[in-house]
Amino acid sequence: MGLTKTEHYTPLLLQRADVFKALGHPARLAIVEHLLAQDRCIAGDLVDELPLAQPTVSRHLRILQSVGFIVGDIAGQSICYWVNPELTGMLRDYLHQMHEQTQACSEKGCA
Amino acid sequence: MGLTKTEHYTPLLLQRADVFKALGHPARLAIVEHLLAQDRCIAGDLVDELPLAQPTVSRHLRILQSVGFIVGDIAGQSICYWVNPELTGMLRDYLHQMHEQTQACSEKGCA
DNA sequence: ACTTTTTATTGCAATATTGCTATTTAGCAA
DNA sequence: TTGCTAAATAGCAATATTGCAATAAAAAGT
Repeated sequence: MGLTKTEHYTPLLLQRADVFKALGHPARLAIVEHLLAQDRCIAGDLVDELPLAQPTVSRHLRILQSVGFIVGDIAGQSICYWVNPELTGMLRDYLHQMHEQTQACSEKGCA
Repeated sequence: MGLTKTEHYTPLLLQRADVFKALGHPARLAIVEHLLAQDRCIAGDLVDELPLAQPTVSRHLRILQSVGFIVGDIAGQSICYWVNPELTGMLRDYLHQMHEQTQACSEKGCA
């Protein structure tokens, strides 16, 4: 049907899935990497960096913003975006926990 | 157009985006969490755990397998799946690197 | 061979995503 | 006001995703 059944899952799982989904597009991951690579927060230079039209980049930015992975603030007549440390920290901890669980599994000879 | 322009991005970025994308669905993230929570590797009990029909679960498993996040092996007449430690480790390191970069940014007063 | 059990595949309909062009909005400077 | 620049929004066509029922395939036991 093309409609994901969300009511069965916990809000936390849904939130995490949304964050992964936001990072699950090359353009958006490229945006994140570019923001991280720059010292200062970048604005619409991203349009020049990506093979996409300005409105498309704008929508990708909004998707990343909607899950909280990046934050934007007005800087003069352009907009300054940066990656939200809270979210990278959250995901890092989550993956760390996952990885430890896989280690426990392989120690028991599961894999 | 609905067609992602992949030729502009590096293979590594594309691979990572694919992994994130695979985790970016509640059912697939629930599958991963369930596999990690069990001591032993689980098979089609997943169908009972999820609010989805068997063919749908099967496809989600195949998607997770195609990016290497889970591995499956025949165990009698059922199939044993488990999470690939290499992938959790890879993602953990990637997120760790990201997080350190955000710290560097906020130290400079960017955020 | 037949049955049972388990998983995979096929085919379809509904929805979501992605990209574009064209337009609009907002801020700043003459 | 006018003009310029930057970003967002609207509307669209093309493709992708997600779900199901129905069917097929594979393995094990009788």
